[in-house]
Amino acid sequence: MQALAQPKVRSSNVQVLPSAQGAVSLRSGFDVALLLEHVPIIKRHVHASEVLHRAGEAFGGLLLIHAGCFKTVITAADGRERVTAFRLRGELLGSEAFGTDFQQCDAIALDDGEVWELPRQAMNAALARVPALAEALTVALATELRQDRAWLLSLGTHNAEQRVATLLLDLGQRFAALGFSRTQYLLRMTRAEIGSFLGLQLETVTRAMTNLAALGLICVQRKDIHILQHAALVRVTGAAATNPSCKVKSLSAPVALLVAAA
Amino acid sequence: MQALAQPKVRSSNVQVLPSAQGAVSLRSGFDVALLLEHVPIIKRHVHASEVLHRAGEAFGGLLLIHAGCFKTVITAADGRERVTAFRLRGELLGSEAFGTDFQQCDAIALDDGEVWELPRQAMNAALARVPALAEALTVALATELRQDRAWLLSLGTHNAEQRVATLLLDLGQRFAALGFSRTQYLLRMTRAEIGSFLGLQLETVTRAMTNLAALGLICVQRKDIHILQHAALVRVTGAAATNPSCKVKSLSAPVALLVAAA
DNA sequence: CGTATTTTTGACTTGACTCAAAGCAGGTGG
DNA sequence: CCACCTGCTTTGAGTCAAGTCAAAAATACG
Repeated sequence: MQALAQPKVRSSNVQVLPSAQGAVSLRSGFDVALLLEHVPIIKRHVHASEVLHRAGEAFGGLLLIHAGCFKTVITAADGRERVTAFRLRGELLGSEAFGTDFQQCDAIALDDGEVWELPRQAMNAALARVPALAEALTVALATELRQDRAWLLSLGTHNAEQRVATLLLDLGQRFAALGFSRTQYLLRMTRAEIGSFLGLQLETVTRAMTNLAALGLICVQRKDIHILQHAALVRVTGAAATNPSCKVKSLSAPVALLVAAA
Repeated sequence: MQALAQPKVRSSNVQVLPSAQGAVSLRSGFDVALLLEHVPIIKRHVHASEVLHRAGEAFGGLLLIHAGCFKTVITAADGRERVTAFRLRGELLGSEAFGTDFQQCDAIALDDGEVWELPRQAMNAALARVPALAEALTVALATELRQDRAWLLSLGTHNAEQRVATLLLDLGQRFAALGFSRTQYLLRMTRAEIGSFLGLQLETVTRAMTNLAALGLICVQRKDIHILQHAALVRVTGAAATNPSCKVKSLSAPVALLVAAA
């Protein structure tokens, strides 16, 4: 991904933060060094809004993100669609296609970036030859499952403000793991894309952000996000309950109370 | 699972329909014959409402469902909880725990049933020794990912009636794959559990079913479900694709042999 | 510099939630 | 065999969070 502090990306060469230059802790848990040993990767630069693949196309292999921010989208036959994930450096694209011959979602760059293609045949051969690699893939898939289900819980039990807060915290945490700031970053996606991911309308996303900002928890200026009160924002998402029997179904007023209790 | 036509299960021995006696296509795509060759399974009978494991407990290995119906539930620190899946014969429990030492969800039997435990150490050894087994596991995990995301799409774009219709069709399809009726079955779960899974309140589930019944699409009497107009019910879920450019959703997982051991 | 896109805000509507209560089956114990 | 729990389901009435529609404001882009 490009330098996060720059509001506008102009250079076409991909830039990697020093802290991420050597060993990268991949969110997917995938061991890149091992991978590079056994699979001939194909590096591919992509520009913002470029489509890496669409659902239904031949599945040519996993993509390991080396730089940039991506969204994955699934579309129903009748046109309903939903963003299923936002993906950053170190994460995989296409893992849900294993066991089929076709891509299962659209993958679209939100940023200029770079992906490392792991050709299907070579990858399969390596997986059969190197058990540690197969296990790493298994772990990566299980991690994706856990993340999906954590979101399922949030989407089913949180209101709009809480969902937005959860996403902002999640992005911050993932940026932090890559050596960027946890509390200040630029959103790569539009309000509509956030809404699609969170199961909300774009206007609701805007209003939720406005409310969180009014509470002094964050500062939002279009794509620029500052998390001002991290702990309080975490509290909004309902973590750390003092009373374990309370159901967190709060709107603005209860959220404000939580903040006041800081 | 017990004989579906019987409203009440009394015998304690697990009964398998003749059509499921020989070859069973596992929804997980998992190759059981291969598994049995390399992993010493432990068969375990369970009774309705029995807890197989809870989140946070030591992860002792996968469970392969041989009979019965199960729910998996995740719980947040503040008590929010959600049913993440309903699982039937041939499906796995615990796959999302790979790469961790702990169970990631509660697994609870909704039925009397039987699970086949695949001890962790033996399973890992077998995965390292038999590449085909590791691949089968990868495919099973990828299949779970696709299913999760298909639900994500439904939950994010469908109203209450459509979600309920989708679940009823999904259960019918899975029962049919096991040799049972696609259009008549008994729900093993309560309205509250359905609601938790679909992101709805239990009253909303009831009302949605009442509405679908009023349209003549289904007949509901408490747990007894009859799908009267299958095609129309499918249409309710929004699948009507007039445009032939519809995308390939998913391929059926490779057929796996299940040797019904004595 | 003009056009397109994205974001924000306001006014209104609505589908699902909440609260409440009644009906129904199953199981238990007398 | 019946009375009585208990848990599950259904239905109704009122409320509210988020959706919808509309328009203006801010920014991006060719």
